[in-house]
Amino acid sequence: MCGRFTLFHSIDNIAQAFNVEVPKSMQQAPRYNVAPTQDIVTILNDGTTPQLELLRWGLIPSWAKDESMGSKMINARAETLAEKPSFKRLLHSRRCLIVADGFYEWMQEPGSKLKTPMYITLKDHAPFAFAGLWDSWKNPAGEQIRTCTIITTSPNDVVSPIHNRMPAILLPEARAEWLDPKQKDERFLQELLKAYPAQEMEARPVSRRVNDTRYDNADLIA
DNA sequence: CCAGACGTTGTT
DNA sequence: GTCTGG
DNA sequence: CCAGACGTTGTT
DNA sequence: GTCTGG
Repeated sequence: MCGRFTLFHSIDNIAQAFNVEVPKSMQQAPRYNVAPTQDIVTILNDGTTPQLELLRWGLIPSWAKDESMGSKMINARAETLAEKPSFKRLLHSRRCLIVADGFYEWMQEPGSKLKTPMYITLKDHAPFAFAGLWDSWKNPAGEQIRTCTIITTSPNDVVSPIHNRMPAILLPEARAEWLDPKQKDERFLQELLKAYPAQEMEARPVSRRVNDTRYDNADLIA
C-alpha cells in the first residue's frame, strides 16, 4: 500500500517537470515523511487546465456526515475502483495526480515482529505522479474541504519482495490521459494503473526514525 | 420500498 | 484488540 | 503507514 | 450519491 512518502523537490521544479503553472500563493517545504491527514501537492483539472493544488490526504466523500472517514480512506484498490460506491463516481469525474519523489513500504522480517522501512524511488530520482482520486466535502462550518486518496495496485519486481501492494505510479505519457475530464472509459483508465516498470525503480532500507510521523528530516533518506 | 453502509491492509 | 491522529 | 490512546466527572 | 440487505 502506500501510507508514507517524500516530496523534497521544489514547487518550481515540480511545475516544470509536470508542465503546469506555479500558483502564486503556494508554499511547500521539502518533506521527507508525509503522512495521512496532511496537505499534499496534487494536480487536478477542475476546469480547462491542470492546476497544482494542496489537498488533504485521506478521502472524505461529499456525502460523509463527519470527517472520520478521512483517516481510513487513504488508499483505493485499482482493481475494484469501478465497483465501489465510494470511488465509482470519482473515477469518472475526479481524478488527480499526487506528486512525490519517493515512498516508504514496511517489510515484515521473517520469523519476527519487526518491520524494516524501505525507501523506494525512481533510479533517476525524478519526481513522479501517483494516480489519485479527490472529492470535496462541506464541513459543519460550511467550508469546502478537498481531500484525496492514493490508488494502489499489484507490486512490480522491485516492490514485491517488500510488500504485496504498491502505489499506482503513472507513466509520464499517461498523466494527461488520467487528468482528461473527457476520458470516461473505465477499462482504459484502469489500464493506466498497472505497476510501474521495475527496471526504472530502486529500493533500500532506511532508519526506523521514519516510523514517527513527527520526524521529518533529510537524514531519513541521506 | 427504507435503512444503513460506503475502505485498505494484514493476519488468522 | 481497536480506533484516532499525524 | 506507525504511534499512541483507550474514561468520567468536575474544576480551572 | 449509490449500492446492498432486509
